Amino acid sequence: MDTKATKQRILDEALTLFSEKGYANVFVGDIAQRVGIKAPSLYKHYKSKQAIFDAIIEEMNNRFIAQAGALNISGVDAGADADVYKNIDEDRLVKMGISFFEYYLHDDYTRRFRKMLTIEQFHDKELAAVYSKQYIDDPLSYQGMLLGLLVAQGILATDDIGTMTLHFYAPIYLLLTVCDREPDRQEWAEGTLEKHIRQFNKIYGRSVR
Amino acid sequence: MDTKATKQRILDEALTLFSEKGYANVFVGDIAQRVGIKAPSLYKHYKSKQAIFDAIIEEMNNRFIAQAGALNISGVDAGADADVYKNIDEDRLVKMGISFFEYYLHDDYTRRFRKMLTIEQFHDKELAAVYSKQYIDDPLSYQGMLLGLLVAQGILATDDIGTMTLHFYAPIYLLLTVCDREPDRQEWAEGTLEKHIRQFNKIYGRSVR
DNA sequence: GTCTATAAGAAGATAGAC
DNA sequence: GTCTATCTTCTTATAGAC
Repeated sequence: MDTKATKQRILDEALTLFSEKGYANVFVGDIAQRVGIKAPSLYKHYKSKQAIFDAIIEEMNNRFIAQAGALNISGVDAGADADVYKNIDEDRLVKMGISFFEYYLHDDYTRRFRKMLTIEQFHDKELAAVYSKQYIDDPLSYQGMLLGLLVAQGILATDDIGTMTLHFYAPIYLLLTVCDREPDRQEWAEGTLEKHIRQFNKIYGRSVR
Repeated sequence: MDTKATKQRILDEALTLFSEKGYANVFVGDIAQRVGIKAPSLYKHYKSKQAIFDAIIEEMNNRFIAQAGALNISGVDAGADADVYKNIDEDRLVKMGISFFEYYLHDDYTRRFRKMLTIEQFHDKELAAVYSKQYIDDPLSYQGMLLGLLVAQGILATDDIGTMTLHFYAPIYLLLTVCDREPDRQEWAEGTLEKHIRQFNKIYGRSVR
């Protein structure tokens, strides 16, 4: 097995363990065992347990940047994306909400990273900031941009896009945290989600003030 | 210092530490130091570190039960509370949402316990269930009952009280988690909360289907 | 790069004096 | 009930052979 693959597998297995038990409850030996090597060998790839954690954070940061690029949130040039959403209608909005939820729920790397951050968010301010950016502020900002386009097209109506976006995203966020904690409730969450989005459409599909 | 007071102080200091660092990162010596005794003395009060954690969970359970009693969710007899909310109006609903938020945010014991559970929620199914019950299902159930009364009085209108309640509570929940993580954003959260509830009133104060 | 052996230090918990 | 001293075990990390 070549170096690069082992180095990546260490990150992968460490993330799995960190996301289930938290950093302090995972021992270097546990990670090594899952990779199929002994603990001391692991130190040829990373100089410490903390370095493994830091590498995970850095890798996720790179993925976030790549993802943002793919979603075209590259700049302040939100208007440039207008064409993409020109033909959106209510059914598409429902699909958008559901697919956003499903992606966040089922993408394994994303899910494990989110659970790890949930456990470690109070450890220091930097991790707290990463959590809020990824799971609160960026989703609100991005979805606010999309919903804003629907308002501009007269599909939705409101005089406060920020609050409307909160009404759209907060239930999604709540249901996501439930599924992370209790996977058995996924079916319940999906049903609840769909009812939420349909009611959201009903509400904001009419003129509000 | 008498036994009872010391025993209680151990729980209190342990909860503070667990809520900041998580169970695994808190050492018995840390707890003892804050109580003002040495680690071995602590074992006269609790037989292990785990026993301290369990005692915290049990104490909070008792508080929850007492609180539920105070809030009159004792039985299925929701209608009996109708009189209390007979004169509720929109302004009172706003106040209710804000005061609910402020209570959950500022009550020190509640806040520390919630943060501890946030860190430990993935440790086992029992803790996951406690979290979901306390911060998801019970609030939705209780607030659903209250909002249902407002619907019955014609103050609010909807054909899906469950989803309406989710629209009311999910933003409160999201803002609460932000404040737990980043206390500096409390002012932002309070402003966002008020805008949320006022818009909620505007939306559901009209007939929705 | 992987191994075995081992150092170095924590951390939970107990023994027994006061 | 509190202390000091100590035990035991676990965990990170290094040394050095292959």
